[in-house]
Amino acid sequence: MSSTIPPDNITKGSTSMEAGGCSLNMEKSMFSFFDVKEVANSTIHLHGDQTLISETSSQAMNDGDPSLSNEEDDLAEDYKKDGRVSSAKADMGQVREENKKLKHTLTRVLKDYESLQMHFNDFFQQEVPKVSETWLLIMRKRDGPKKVNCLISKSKEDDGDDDQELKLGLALRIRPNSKIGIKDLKKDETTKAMEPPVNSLKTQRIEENDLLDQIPLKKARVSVKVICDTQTMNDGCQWRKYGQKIAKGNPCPRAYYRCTVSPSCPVRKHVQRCAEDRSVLITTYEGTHNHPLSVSATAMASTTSAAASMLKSTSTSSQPGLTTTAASSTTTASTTNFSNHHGMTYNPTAPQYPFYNLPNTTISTYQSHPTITLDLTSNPHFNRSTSSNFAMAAPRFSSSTCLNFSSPSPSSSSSPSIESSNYKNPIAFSYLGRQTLNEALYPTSPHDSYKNNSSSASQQQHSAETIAAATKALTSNPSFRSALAASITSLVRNAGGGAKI
DNA sequence: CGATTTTGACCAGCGC
DNA sequence: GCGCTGGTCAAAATCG
Repeated sequence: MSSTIPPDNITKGSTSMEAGGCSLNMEKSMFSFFDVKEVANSTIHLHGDQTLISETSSQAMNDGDPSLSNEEDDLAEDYKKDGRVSSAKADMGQVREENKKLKHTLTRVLKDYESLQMHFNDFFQQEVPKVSETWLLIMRKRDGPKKVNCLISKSKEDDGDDDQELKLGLALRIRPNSKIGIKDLKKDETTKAMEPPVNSLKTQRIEENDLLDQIPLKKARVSVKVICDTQTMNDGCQWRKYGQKIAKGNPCPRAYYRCTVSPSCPVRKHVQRCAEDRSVLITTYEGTHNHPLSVSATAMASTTSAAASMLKSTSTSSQPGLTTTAASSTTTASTTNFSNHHGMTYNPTAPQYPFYNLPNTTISTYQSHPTITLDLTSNPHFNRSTSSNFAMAAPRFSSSTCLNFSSPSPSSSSSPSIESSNYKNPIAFSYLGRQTLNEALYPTSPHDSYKNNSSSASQQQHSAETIAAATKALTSNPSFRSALAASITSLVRNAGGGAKI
């Protein structure tokens, strides 16, 4: 009497695909409950999601009624007689066709996705290698023995790196006769940035401007100023404190950290509170990571790297948007910028480096180190009232996250160490606190509106403008795009391994 | 018990 | 050469 159709006869297996955070889960067993025994007097609907639903259950309707049970038998007989079974089978055939179409669509989507990824990689390789192959910064001391090529680049050795995680940051190239080079070379043994031909370097970089001509040659540094309550800001990397000093002119101690992701990693940072405003934390990065970075750390490294690239620009060309004060060796990227209606400044002369658009970005020399400072502490409201320039907002960072380019973490650690979740969920960048990129793009999305209950409308608008500006700055940055590429690549790898987001 | 932080000592660069 | 300063080392202390 019963003629059960095994699910496998209808649809074989299930399909699951992930692409860019979008999960198409087709695991629903489409017809598993389809049992002819149970379909008496049922109608079958083919829904948009290709799930067949038995609308009524004869069993449920007929409970406790023998006469109905007899009717059921009759109906079942009718099924056979009327050829309804074959009709149902025909329906199933139709659904099978639909299933095929779906699979075809899925294949097409996958192909499109791969094609997009290839396009992205091509684009990324066209953009970033300009940084990689053109050694970004050469600072030479005029007629001195210490000729140092200071490089800010994605190291060439990464090109063959299968895992495609990026190693970005600042690097130092030292000529053999460099006095300071010998020592630093020992320390940077693992930083095997390839040295470009000297001749090409000379032709490329023979015309440095006066400022950097006068800079004795040490590693470039990137300073980030943020308002932060904690000892350090969480930048996605793992650090170990190795020293502390009271620096001259600042009663606040300066803490020295080294990267501990790899024992041989030469990257250092030091953290110090601003003497004038102790809520302001100044973090200075130096060196190049010689190991794969988590996406979150890559984003941070990319950001500092992009900022450091400004040094290249100031050394290789005269930037009308930059002013130089020779006495202080300080350059401020704000002079000729103008604002658009979003409050974002644009410097038409420096489209490739969005940090030019941040007026509170300065280039200076400190202890003979060329240093670029990203000042993220300014309040745009104040700035707008006093000038047309735009500055990035200065949210007071929470105790757990200060400048976090990583995914939001549920934990609330004050440790400088990266939370493990940052490695596990690399898709969502957050910028300026815990805000994800998605939230940045849709700052008033309903799901997080509860967060903003206490915020005024103007604050929200300001926040949206700020985030839009920051997002624009980030997304127009080749380094950011490289980080994004790493994210996507990582996702694709995960998808290949069957991992789910 | 290993990892991390603290802290005084030490070293190198620089100006005088 | 000397003193000052920034930066690093390394042993001891502390933490988890």
